[in-house]
Amino acid sequence: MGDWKRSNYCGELRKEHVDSSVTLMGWIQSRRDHGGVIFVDLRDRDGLCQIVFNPGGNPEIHRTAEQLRDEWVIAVKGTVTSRTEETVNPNLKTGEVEVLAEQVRVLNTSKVIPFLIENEVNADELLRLKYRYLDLRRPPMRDNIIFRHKVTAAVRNYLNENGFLEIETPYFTKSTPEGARDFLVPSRLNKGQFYALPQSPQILKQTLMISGFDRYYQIVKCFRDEDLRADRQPEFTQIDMEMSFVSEDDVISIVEGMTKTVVRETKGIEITTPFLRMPYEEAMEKYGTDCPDTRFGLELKDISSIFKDSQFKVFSGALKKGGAIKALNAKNAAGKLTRKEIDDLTEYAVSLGAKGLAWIRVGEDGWNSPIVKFLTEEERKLLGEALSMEKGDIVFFGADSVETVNQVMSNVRLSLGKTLLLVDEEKLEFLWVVDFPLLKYNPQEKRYVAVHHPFTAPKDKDMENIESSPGNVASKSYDIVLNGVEIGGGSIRIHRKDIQQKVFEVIGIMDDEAREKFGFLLEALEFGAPPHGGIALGLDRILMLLSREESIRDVIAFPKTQKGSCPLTEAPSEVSPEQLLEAGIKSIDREPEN
RNA sequence: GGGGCCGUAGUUCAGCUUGGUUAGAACGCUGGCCUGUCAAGCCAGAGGUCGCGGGUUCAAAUCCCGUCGGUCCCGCCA
Repeated sequence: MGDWKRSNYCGELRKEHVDSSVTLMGWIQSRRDHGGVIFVDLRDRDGLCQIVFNPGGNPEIHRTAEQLRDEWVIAVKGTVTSRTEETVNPNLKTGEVEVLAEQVRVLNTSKVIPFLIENEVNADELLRLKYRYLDLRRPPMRDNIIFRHKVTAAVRNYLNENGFLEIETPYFTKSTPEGARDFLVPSRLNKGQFYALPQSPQILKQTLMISGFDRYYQIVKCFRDEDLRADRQPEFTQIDMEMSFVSEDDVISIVEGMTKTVVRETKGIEITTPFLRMPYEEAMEKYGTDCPDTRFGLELKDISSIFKDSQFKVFSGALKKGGAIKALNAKNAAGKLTRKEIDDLTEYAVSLGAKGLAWIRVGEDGWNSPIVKFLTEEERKLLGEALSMEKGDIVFFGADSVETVNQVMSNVRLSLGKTLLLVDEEKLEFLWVVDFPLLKYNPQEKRYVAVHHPFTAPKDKDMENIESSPGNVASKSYDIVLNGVEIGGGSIRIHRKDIQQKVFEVIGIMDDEAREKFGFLLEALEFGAPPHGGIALGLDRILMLLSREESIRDVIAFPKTQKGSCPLTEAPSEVSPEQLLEAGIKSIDREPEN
C-alpha cells in the first residue's frame, strides 16, 4: 500500500464524483482485456466500480494490468470520468462513471478460486463452508451479514431508548434439568466437575430483575446440544429481554414496537401493529400447530363427530382409540393437482407418521375417491356441508391420534400451500400465540412437564385447579410467530416462592432436588422478587425470514453443518491426551454396551 | 435413533433406468488474437481416485452390500 490512503469505497462513486481523483482498494471481480483497452471491475464491501486502463498511458501500468487476475487485491489511483451514453451500465450503481487508472499497485495475488464469486449460489454448501471467507465475498452473503449488523444496531437503539440496560451474563454456568441437552465444559480447577453453556440466560435474567435492574436486554449466544435443522444451530443468538412490574400486554407491546421500528429502519417496510393474537387452542384446532403460517387459509376442520359410528373402519377406528379426524378442503384445486402430486403428498404424510392420506375429488360426475364407497349417504351429506364441498374441490383427510393428525395435516397444509402457490412470499405475517397450557403430560416420563419452562406463571384464575387438573391450567405465556416460524417466546414469571414450589411439586421436582438445581433462584424469590416477565427472540430466524433465506446458515458468518462440524476450522477435533488429563476427563470411543 | 435426496474435471451438471470403444457439456483455468467491454468476443489447449471399501460379472460411473460426507424431514429442541 505504501503511503496510499483509500479515498472512497468502490460502490459509492456517482456522477457527482466526476473529475475527482480517487484511490480505490479492493478485489478484482473480473478483467476484460481487449488487447488495447483493459477493463477491471473492482469490488469491495460497498459494490463494484469499473477501472479503465488505456493503452496510451504509462506502458508499465498497462503491463501490470495485463498480469492482473480475478480476486487479486489491488490499489488504484485515478480520475473519475463520465461514461459515454452508449457505455453506461444500468446494472451497476456506479454504472454512469468509471475510473481512468493513473497508477496501480498489486497488494496481493490470489490462487484460482474454487468457486465463482457470483450472486447466485452454484457451489456445494460444504465447499462454501470450507472457503467461507470466499463465500462471504458473494454480494448476497455480504449483504446478509451487513443486514445482521443493521438489525442488531436498530434493536440496541430501540431498547436503549426505552430504558433497557444491556447486561452480560456468564457463558460458563450451571447445568439445569429440563429442556435441551447441555454442552459441557470441564473444570480444570475442580476435576470431575463441569460448567454448562447456557441454553438461554433465563435464570440469571430473572435474578437481575430481583436485583432491581428493571429492564434488561442482551443480544446473546445460546447453546443447545440437539440435532440441527435448516433453522436450528447448536449455537444461536437470542434477543433476550426481561422487565419488572409488567403484564403480558406490556411485554407484547414493547416487542411490537421494537419489531415495527426495526423492520422500518432496516427494510423500509411498514408493518401493522398490534399483531393478531390467537389462543393456543385455536391454533391447534385450525392449523394443527402452535406456529401457524397465516399467510394463507386452507384451515383444518375437525369432522370427528360425523364418523363416530361409521362403518368405515379407518375413521371410526381412529376415533375409538381416542383420536380425531381432521380434513382440509383445497378449494378449486382438484384440477391443479396431478395424481402423481397426490401420491407424493400421501407418501409425505406417511413419512410423517400417517397410515395413509384419504382424499375426495369433487368432479363433474360426483365424488371421485378411493374411500367414497365406504361412506353412507348421510355421511356424505354431512361431510359435504361441513367442508362446503363444491365442484372442483379436493379434500384431504387425516384420521389418527390427535397428535399424529395435527402433525400430519399441518404439514400437508403447508405442502399444499406451497404446491398451489397460496403463499404470498412478500408478506410478513406476525402472530402472537397466547394462552398456552402451563403443563403437559409426558407419557414416557409418566409426569407433567412444563410446556415453556418451570418458571412460567399460571393464569391467576387457574391457580386453584393446579392440583386437581394440572393439564387444564393456562399460563401467562406468549409465542411470536412470523410466516409460520416460531421466532420467539416468553412469559410472565412466577415471583412468589409458594407458587414456584407448587409448580415444582406438580411436575415432580422434589423439594431437595429443586433446591439443588435451582436453589439460588428459589431463595432469591424470598428476598423481594418483583413481578416480572420477558421474552427471547431468535435473531437468526428473524434475519432468515427478513432476508428471504431458506436457512439460518445464510445469515450466520460461520455456521455449522448438520453434523455440527465447521468445515473451515475443522471443529470439532480430537485433543491431546495432555489436554484431557489437565481437564480431568477421559475419552471413550463409543457408547458403552450394556 | 429413523426416513428421503445428493456425491462424476477447479465448479455446476449430463451419463446410471437397460453394465460394453478413448466418461461428455457449460462455466472457470492456460496460451494466442483483439482499443469500449461489463456473463466481452474469436481460436487453440490442459484438466478425471466417477466420495471410499467390498461384492456380482469376461467387463462396473452404471447392479448389490457396507461406509463416509452434504442436505431436507421425523424423533429431539422446557
